[in-house]
Amino acid sequence: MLQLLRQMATNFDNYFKSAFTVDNVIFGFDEGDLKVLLIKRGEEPHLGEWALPGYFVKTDEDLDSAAQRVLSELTGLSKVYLEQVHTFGSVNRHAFGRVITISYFSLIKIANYTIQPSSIALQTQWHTVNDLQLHAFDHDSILEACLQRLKWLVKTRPVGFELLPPKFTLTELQHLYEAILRCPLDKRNFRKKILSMNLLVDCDETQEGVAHRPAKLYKFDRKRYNRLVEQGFNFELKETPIKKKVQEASL
Amino acid sequence: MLQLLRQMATNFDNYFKSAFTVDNVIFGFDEGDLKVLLIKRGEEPHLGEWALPGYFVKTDEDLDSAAQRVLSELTGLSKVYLEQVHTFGSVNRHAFGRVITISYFSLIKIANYTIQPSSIALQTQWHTVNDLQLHAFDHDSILEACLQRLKWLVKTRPVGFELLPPKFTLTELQHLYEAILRCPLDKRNFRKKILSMNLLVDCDETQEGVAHRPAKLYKFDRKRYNRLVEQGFNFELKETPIKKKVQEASL
DNA sequence: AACCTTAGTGCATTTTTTACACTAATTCCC
DNA sequence: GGGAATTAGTGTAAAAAATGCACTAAGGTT
Repeated sequence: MLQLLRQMATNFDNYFKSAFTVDNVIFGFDEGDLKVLLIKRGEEPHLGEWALPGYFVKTDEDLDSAAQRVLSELTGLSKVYLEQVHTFGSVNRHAFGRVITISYFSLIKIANYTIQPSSIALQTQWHTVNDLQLHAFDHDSILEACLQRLKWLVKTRPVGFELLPPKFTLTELQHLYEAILRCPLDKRNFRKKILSMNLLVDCDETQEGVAHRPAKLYKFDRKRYNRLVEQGFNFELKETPIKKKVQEASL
Repeated sequence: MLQLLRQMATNFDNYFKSAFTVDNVIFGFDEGDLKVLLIKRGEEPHLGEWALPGYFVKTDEDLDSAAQRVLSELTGLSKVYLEQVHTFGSVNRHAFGRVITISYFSLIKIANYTIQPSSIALQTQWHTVNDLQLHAFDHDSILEACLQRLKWLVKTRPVGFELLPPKFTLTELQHLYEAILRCPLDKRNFRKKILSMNLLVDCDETQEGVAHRPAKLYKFDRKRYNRLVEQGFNFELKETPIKKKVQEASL
């Protein structure tokens, strides 16, 4: 009997030999491109390779806190959009032992960001998402999952604004959507749709320092959004790419 | 120098003292109600309480495999819809130490299910989701997250059929949607919408043994769905509850 | 034969989506 | 200072989709 109990305890003990990390996909938007913040790893495994910023979750730390910690260490930012996406746990994904990773993505305004010296990184840099390939761990799958999630999110929640400066033009907003959804949108229809939601406030200001007609600046009215949501409002922006005229094949 | 390296190794070792489990929210549909399969726990902690079926992930086992294993042990089923939802990892969620759990949900046809004697359960039983409260661990949050996910999924992917027998009536399908979305739907509009997608095939059979006009039986045509998806088809079923006429308040 | 129960169906109205091209405002350059 | 370059900003008609709504049909039961 005693032996049985001891055996049980031992059985459980065997499970307590794993670790977990968080990995962050930090999105930014600049010059019309969707970017992601990568580090050049300062530790084995994959020392010196470009990878997603991440680290072990401490034993007395919640998962969300760990993700927040990695984000703050790297960017100095704290109040940003941060959301768990998916957990990756193939048996052999990490050279040190059984390590699963919980992936998060966050949206930050690049302008607010200043490079922080970080213990985990030899170097930190924004990379254009387009055609980006990551070779460390399963970071390629993680990035892909986060991109898919962002694509979905941007269509169903007004989160695009997290990536733009507080005041922005409608064209900037459209370019942001085009970069994330990866398809061109019709200008008039896009404007009509987004303005009809009544979430944007005209700042009564215009762009400065541009070599063409300056655009009006708008800001996102979060309070109004929250009020509308209470009344059952549902943000929804469909992916309706401009249709290319297809030359009909003759029989 | 040697000391430093040793220290580093030790630091990492400290992280390798955690465990992780998978928890499954197994949905079924019967008699117009959405149900979830619960076990009466046969182990500490929470011995004897109703809880989500789950178990430790073995050291040589992928996460999805672990979820599949728990599901098969409990139901004997293997080819079912199974999807990861969210990972829960509050520091003190488990009495044995640091244990995070990766939650999955699956959709099964109750008719296919036969109770399997299971090592982890004193008892296994379907429970109506409505007003269900779970007290073990954070299973209440897990159930809630899975319900939300199911609600979303059912609107954007043709997964409802996973919960119904191969041949079903349109009314059964509508009841399924109403149970998941928790709102009544208009019969004519629902039928128009779902039939216009061309995903259902008329079996040329009718219900038997009902004390009223028998309904036609349909089945879901997965091949046709796959073909349509390749052509850019997007399953989408909105939540448009029947509007109740509101008596306008007089001034 | 009358009744009970659920199946099944159509149409008119409103709303939303789509497709599409020109004028307006500013800077830059000559 | 005038013209060129560049991007901002705007409307409408047609098509498609969503909405609201109530009666007839078919089979079983008594």
